[in-house]
Amino acid sequence: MSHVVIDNPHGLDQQLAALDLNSADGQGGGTGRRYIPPHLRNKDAPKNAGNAYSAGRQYGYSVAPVNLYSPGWDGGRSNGFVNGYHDNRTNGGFGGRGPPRNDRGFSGGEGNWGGAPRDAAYNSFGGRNDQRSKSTFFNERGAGSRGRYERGGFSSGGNNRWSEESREEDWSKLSAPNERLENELFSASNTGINFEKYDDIPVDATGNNCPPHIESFHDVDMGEIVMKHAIPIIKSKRDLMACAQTGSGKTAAFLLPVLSQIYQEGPGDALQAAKSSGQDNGRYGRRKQYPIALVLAPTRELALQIYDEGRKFAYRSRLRPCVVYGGADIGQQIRELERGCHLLVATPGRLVDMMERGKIGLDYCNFLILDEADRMLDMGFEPQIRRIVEQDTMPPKGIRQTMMFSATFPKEIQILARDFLEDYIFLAVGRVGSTSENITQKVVWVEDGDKRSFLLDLLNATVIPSEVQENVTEAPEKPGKESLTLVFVETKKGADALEDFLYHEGYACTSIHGDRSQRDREEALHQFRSGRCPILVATAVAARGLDISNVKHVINFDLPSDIEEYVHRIGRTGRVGNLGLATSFFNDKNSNITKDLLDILVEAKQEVPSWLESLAYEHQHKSTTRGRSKRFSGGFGARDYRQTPGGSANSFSSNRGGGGGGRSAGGSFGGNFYGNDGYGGNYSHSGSVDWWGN
DNA sequence: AAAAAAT
Repeated sequence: MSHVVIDNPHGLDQQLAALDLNSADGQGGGTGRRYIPPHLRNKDAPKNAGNAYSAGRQYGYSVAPVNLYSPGWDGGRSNGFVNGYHDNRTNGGFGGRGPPRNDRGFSGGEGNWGGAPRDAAYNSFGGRNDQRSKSTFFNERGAGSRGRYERGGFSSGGNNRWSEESREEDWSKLSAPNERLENELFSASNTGINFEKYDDIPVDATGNNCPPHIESFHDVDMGEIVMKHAIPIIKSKRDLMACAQTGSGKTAAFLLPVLSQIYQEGPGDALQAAKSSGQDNGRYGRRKQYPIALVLAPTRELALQIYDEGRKFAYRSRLRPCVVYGGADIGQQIRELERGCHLLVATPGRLVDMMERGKIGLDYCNFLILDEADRMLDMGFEPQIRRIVEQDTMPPKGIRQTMMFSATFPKEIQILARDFLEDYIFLAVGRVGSTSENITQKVVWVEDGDKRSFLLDLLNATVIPSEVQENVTEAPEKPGKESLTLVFVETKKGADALEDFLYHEGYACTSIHGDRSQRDREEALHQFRSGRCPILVATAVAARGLDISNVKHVINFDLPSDIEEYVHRIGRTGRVGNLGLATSFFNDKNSNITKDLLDILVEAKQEVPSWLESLAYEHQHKSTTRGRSKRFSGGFGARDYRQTPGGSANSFSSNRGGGGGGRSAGGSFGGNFYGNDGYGGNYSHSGSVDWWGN
């Protein structure tokens, strides 16, 4: 089913477009011809993947195979996953040409990796074996391989020599194309970037000798702001702390320059280390892998997403991306690692596990990326992260290149940045902690008992109520393949229940939460992404980082108690410059978020319901007069604020009267979607708001 | 009376 015929290999074009970067920053060679985006090309040019590739080749790029993946993938992920795990079986590894790759990876002197005689220069660890203690190894390596402690320097002397001896080791060379894999990798992609928006977004880059940002992508449709700024910084081998809220194309922003450096410099000592490891142990199944770049991510799905992106950027290169995370068979992941691992994407827990099992060594990890760093700290990963970065064999800061991405920049992140980064550039895209103006945010008053019927109305809505028309950029589109709707609930149980409900109401929907098996989680995401189930009911597991194109509407069926969580959730829409809509159901259970929500709305220049303003004022008033009891600061007197002056255009109270649940029939939406009928009656006052004190 | 993440 994933074998879809591609008539516009857009994703590949994106990758190729990225290659044009080099000319943009002055290093590009090639023919000097400008990359032509798909929509400006001759219509009669055959639009197949092969052609797209030759176009890229024609325009030349020196970044090397930034595309590329190893033509060893069998492209066999027919359903994405087999038995719930990635089916990344290789067929002869890198053997697009030359002899079939030795299935034992690096252990032989033949195959594409081999050919080069084993030289003392590459055996600086020669006497080492895995029996040796870590500390001994750590002490040795400085003397043993001088030169690898140049930033980004893969001990250039050795590397050059390697290249001289074997052209096969030139990582800047492309290997053969593979159409099937191209289709697999590049079939889905983002479209419809709203370029006009980019000029409005404030960007700040501060630090010593900050490299100038890229001025233009020559009109190609990949105008990610973060990329324009982050790529030159990373390519200049600078450490980076990037704060970017939503839709920022972060993954490409770090993968592209990091892989480009790896392609230019080759695998260096990491390759030799892996070979030694293989030789020392001899047997299949005992090799330790030494990734050159490591990406840490908070959730499994995000790790997987980054990995998938990595595969695209590794297309036709010798670089092999791998991913490890919990919930999946570790044996399978180990076998994948043993086939070679140069770019590793991981969740922290599983990576620590892998390190302790001796499957991964970070000794040659010259690039470290922490994605969604604030989220990882929130989730309590700091010990694991410090264990990985500081208490093992990873090169120290200043030697490795480190990039941190975070939506916010609170104290804990600042400390982490201080500890992990050296003389870093601080890049803020959009205002830190704010939301994108691409997203229209609506807050509606909906009692718990009315939420379901209100949701159905929302899903059926096709008209924009006149009183809010000027504020709504687009109507809530009906869920469909091109218009995905993401519904957030607060609890796993709630997710199950709501999915059931929607399913029985006849909606194609699915759900995701942390109690699902990893296989189910991935399958749900796949169904949603592909549009087969255009409605996804989710818990916080899907709130951060996931980049799903075509999410047009985010609905906070339950508002989170934490404003950061809110910001992340709505950030699932309005991505890459697209417009999006976020609707949140608010009632007295949410009074703890009132003030922060108000601030966010004001900051993003959104319409603020007057009742919310009053509520925030009262809440604040109460807090200051009665002291800050975070747990019980809300819940009393809220009713007054829902008695908004009837008919005010600013009133966003639900038009559902006291407990009445009758929804409008079959899409005949009452025309008062963001109704203002005022609050109609009784509500059950539950008193407290935030039981777990967040 | 929560979610997430190694087992």
